[in-house]
Amino acid sequence: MASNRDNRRRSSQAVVIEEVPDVVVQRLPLYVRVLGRFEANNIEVVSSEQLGVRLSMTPAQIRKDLSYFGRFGKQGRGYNVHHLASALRGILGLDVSWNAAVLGMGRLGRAVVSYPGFEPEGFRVVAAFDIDDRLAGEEIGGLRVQSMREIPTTVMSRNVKIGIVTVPATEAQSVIDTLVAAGIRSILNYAPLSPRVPDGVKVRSVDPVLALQSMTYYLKNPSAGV
Amino acid sequence: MASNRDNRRRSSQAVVIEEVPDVVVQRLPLYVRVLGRFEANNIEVVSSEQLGVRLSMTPAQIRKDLSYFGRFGKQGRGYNVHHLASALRGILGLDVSWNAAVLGMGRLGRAVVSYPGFEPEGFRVVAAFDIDDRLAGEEIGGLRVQSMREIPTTVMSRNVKIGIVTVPATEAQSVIDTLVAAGIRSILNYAPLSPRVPDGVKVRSVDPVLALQSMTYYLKNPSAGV
DNA sequence: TTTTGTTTGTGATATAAGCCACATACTGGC
DNA sequence: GCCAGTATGTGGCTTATATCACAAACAAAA
Repeated sequence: MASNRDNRRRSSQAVVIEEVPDVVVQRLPLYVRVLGRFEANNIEVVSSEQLGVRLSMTPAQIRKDLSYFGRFGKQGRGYNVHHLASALRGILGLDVSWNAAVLGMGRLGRAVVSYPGFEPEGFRVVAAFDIDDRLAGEEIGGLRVQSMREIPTTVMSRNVKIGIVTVPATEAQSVIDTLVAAGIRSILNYAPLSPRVPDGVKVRSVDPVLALQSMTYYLKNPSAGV
Repeated sequence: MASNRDNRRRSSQAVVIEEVPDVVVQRLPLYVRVLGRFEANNIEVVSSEQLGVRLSMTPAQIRKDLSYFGRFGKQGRGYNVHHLASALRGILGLDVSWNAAVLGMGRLGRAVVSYPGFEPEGFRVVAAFDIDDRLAGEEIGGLRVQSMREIPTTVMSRNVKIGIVTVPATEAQSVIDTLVAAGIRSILNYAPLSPRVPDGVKVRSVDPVLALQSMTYYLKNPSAGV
């Protein structure tokens, strides 16, 4: 908490950003996605209004979000779809490919390995691990399953930057600790728990059960929530 | 926006809550989950401090959240694990079973139908639909696949309260419109888009790609984000 | 050119969420 | 029964997020 507090838009060399809230960062991929749709439809220009309609959010919020990173629009006209999309892809690092490892080769891990939605977005699963050493050596989805002991070396040798955790909840924390120790700073967590990680490590959890469990509140209590 | 603004803790008959923020509702299942762990370990009492450690959040936030719904703790002692867990399950409607329909019987839909994580939490998949009428009649995971045209009647007859959308993004909005028209007010969306729904309908999206795409920002820009 | 109609980018403001800190209440030991 | 220790519940404050609203900038038509 006593680190680089004094960030300001200063040098024009390196792009030093003035403290972008994580909520904003989380919305950027949404913008990239709808812009992609507009691109596919050969639409050249969009307004924040139009984007807002597609995303069910206010135009002001979209403009504010974008303003953290620069000035991409033209007054009276809007945003050039392709230009804005490329800019955001660059900012997010989506103009390059990222290597990921899947941890846990059960039902869920296998599904993730063979899920066709990651590759086209630039996420490549390049390693598969399981706790059960009897699985080691087996081939799943074109990958040789490895022992968890090999995590540190494989993370290095295959340039793994992202860990996708699909082990049972009981194992998840220790697997995550191992990943963090191996230098991983981005974790996509499918296990039903809230892992503890040190500062500087990002975890995003995918948890359909939690999503359902919070919606039943409104089913039970229809007066609440608009 | 001009509806029941005037909610107050008033009658002691029906439990009318004083406007609980959705963020709070979304955290309740987390509490239920860790309480379940404590229950399983035969721990009888926990403090907000202990819960906070497990969930990486401040004790104050947990206490504030709970205070929206009542007073569950004892000063100087903490919360009775079982009592609090039951109370929260009741509030969330997790003490009863909920019927869901899966829409879209592709790769993802099949995975969802046979996913073993819903049933133990009280979510039962009781219907399966697909756009492709050639699939209709086939049996997948013990369910007869139905045509989307049958949605309204089946939603009624099987008491379906939740729609789980696993169709491609291009079809998702129209499927969701159909669900809403059939009276569904809770939707778990796996399609990569932000669906438009009327007030009173809750959508929660499961979107691992978005999660990854926002994390690469921090990989590319390690100075940012703590 | 000038005018009219748009739409951005952003200070200022409003709303929401999170946290602090303490009075209050309960437990257990003596 | 009293005292020491502990943890809740919550009013008030701080911080974060969202929205407003308007000057500045551009396009297109006249």
